[in-house]
Amino acid sequence: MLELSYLRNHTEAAVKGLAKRKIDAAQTIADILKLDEQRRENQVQLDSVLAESNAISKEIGSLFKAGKAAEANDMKAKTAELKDKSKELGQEQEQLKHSLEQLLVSLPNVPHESVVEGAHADDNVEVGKVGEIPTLYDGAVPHWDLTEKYKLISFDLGVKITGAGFPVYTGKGARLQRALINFFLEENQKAGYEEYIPPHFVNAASGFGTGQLPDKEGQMYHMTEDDLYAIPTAEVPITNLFRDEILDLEKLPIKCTAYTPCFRREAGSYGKDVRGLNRLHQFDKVEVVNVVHPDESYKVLDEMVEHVGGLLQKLGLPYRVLRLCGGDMGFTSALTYDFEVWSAAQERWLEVSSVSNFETFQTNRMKVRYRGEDKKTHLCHTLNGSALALPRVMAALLENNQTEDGIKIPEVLIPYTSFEWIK
RNA sequence: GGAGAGAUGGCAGAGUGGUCGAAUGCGGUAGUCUUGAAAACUAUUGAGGGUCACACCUCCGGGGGUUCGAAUCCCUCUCUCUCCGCCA
Repeated sequence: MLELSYLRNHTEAAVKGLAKRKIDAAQTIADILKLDEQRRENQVQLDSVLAESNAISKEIGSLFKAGKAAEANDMKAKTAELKDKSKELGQEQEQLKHSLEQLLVSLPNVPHESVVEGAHADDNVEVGKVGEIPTLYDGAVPHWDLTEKYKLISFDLGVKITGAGFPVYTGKGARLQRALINFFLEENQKAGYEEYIPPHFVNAASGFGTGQLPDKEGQMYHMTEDDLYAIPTAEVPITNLFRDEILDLEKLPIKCTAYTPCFRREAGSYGKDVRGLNRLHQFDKVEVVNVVHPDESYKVLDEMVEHVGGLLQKLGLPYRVLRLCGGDMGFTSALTYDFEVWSAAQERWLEVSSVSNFETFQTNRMKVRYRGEDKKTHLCHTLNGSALALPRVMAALLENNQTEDGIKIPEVLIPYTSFEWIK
């Protein structure tokens, strides 16, 4: 949620920025500012009525105490009118607040100045490319054939017990998955992140806090009986740990990492894009979340990009980094870098990480604040990134490392898998 | 699942209709003292709206009600705790 003060003081910049998302927000922002003005006007009126009625009540109290019951009763009559008035103004106030909130919540974050205008993924800017594109031997096949050949993952069993998009990992497939999770968690810890194991279901307030609600209502699994949502990413429970907190300056930056399964309904779209591990309803991901001082957030974003790149380099996966254009960025983000690994048998890039700075967009909803040098409270900035999402890393790993003799496990993973080959 | 108790500021914990945004203690901050630290003492210390700044307004789990007036009374929801049952 954008800050009202920002929209008030930087109206032009907000409209210009949102245009990069191909959104014409001029009217909405104008409406917001008008509603805000009306709201404040209304509040001034309401406050003065309340102040008057408070004063009368106090007077009645002291009249009773002084034994002047008759006079006190006379004054009671005066309050009736004020009461009606304050009720009316109060309702108006609620109405205005509600309308204002609805409009505010409908606006996505304003992109950072470095973000280019664009509507589609084609407009994303490649900012880096690392690693050699491997050439595979003649009999090389996509990962969905490899997982079957070596009995690593059963998509059929998943369909049987749950449905499409819920794979079952078996044998060395399961062990490789677990090894990757441990590898990522260890690396994140070395980079200063503290590990958490959060709940996998959250309440609606948490869904709202990080911006999944109301924007992406239909994309989450919702348990209506208990009104809980299956988390689409660890970002949701982890960031919400700090909801409604005022943090001491010296506590910042807060760096968290967590492994969780992620649940996404992802309705629509079939075919090769979603084949095998490419897109799932349940998948594993290790996430990193940062809660930082506003002055630090872009420095921290760069560090995160560096860190995620390092993970891929250690795994020996060729990747490229994209700075997303306005239209391809998530609703809540001000600047996002996507990491894509090269899937050698599918011969395509697969997104394995998305690293974003949300600035105050989430903290304004969640009221995550710090106490500044000035002793006042200010909104923190939040950032998060995948480090990393498992399925597509697994897909690329299997495909890129396949040989006639089997699949070679990268050096760095062997301490975690305790096997060197999948044969 | 059954029965009972409770939800107050960073924490603990008073407050049962007006003088309560809320005693007291702890914690935090600033100062005095000290070579420095500790201790002691003094002052200060909730959040939000509003204002140039004051004033003023709102908030004692959420929502609704009674009343001139509610942290305090009533209704309702949510959550927590204790005991019993069940259970990895």
